[in-house]
Amino acid sequence: MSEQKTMWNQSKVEDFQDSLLTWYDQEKRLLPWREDTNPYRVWVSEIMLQQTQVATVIPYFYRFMEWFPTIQELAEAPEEKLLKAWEGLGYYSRVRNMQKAAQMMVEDFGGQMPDTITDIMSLKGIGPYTGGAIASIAFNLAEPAIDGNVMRVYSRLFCIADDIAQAKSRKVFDQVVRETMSQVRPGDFNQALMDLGSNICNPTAPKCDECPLKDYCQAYTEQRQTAFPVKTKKVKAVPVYYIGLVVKNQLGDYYMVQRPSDGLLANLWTFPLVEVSADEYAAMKKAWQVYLKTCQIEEAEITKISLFDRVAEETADDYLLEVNKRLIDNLPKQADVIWQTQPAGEVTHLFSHRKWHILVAYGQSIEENSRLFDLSGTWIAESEFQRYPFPKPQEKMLDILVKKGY
DNA sequence: AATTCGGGGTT
DNA sequence: AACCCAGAATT
Repeated sequence: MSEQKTMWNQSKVEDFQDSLLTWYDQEKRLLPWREDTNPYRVWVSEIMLQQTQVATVIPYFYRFMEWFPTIQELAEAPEEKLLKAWEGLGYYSRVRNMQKAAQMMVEDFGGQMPDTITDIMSLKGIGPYTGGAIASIAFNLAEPAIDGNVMRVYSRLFCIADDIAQAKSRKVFDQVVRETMSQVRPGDFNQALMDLGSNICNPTAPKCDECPLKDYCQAYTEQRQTAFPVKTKKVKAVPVYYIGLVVKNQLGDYYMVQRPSDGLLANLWTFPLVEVSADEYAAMKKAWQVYLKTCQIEEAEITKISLFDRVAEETADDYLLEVNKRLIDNLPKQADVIWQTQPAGEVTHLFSHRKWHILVAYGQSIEENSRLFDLSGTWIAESEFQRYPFPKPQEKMLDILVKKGY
């Protein structure tokens, strides 16, 4: 779109910086990673804060620093402990990349965070934003740290109409921020922009009357605050349908599998998930809803667990009403597992690009130890859950069982 | 340049 | 529901 020049003289730039920094000195949020500028703490906080709200990060930050007090200990940590530290935070490759970066620091940088922007940016998982944040906050280098907040603030300050969803727009903002940022207190300047973007210059209802930069803001002057930033919208999440296979054995252990080392929720643990078509899923859910409705009319006659083999052979009409035939047909056949004839519940979970729908099937295994459904899973006792990293959909499936009293 | 990576909060 | 968030790696 447009090449943006600030057209501010040196005096105006300095006044602008003073206004922002003075406001920051008075209003800055007290956050655990702001107690000092230790590069390790700054790094951990910045990785956690990628696409993640401050309030969410705080407890994770404390626990992470407790579990991995030094770069060396992070470099040597077992993966399951890493993932457990990240459980529920999302974007799990962040913590895997952090460990790789920690190992790079041990090997190439004396076990320390390097102190030049080039070396910092060479580390796994550290891109332009995070590199600039670490360089400026931990080492007082005059590097911009351009995230969604900063692009929103600057798009309003200078009425920059470039689409912030486009990668090429980043360099437009990079140039303007470099021209206007404090060379004396770059770390505080960058953090001030973040606090401003979070507390004042927010997306939908900016509090311009409280803003220390309103005298410098072109959008405010023109009363076009909500016209910025310009951002094209995202594509809708693609639906995916599963049956969740929840099997408990005589000891009360659950059968779980570890997800593949690549892709979504890599290496995390869940109940086995069997993908089904949208049509199959709709049929199973429909039969279930009809059943629930019927049960209410008949005052909640609970369907008992039935042997799979027996269910499959059953043909009597009054029995079929209780049996979700499509569900049973889609369940793996194994002689020592008996299944509930209706789903135990439904879980939905929205990711950035996928929407999972899971019908939860509940079964019991007669054998205490056996390999189920030709999957390389593991029987896990509830007392061992703290050792395994679970994603949110897994938590939701477990919640259903707990509420049902299974 | 577009897609793939989670999950929670706000409106 | 749609949108946002202290984004980076991969394709």
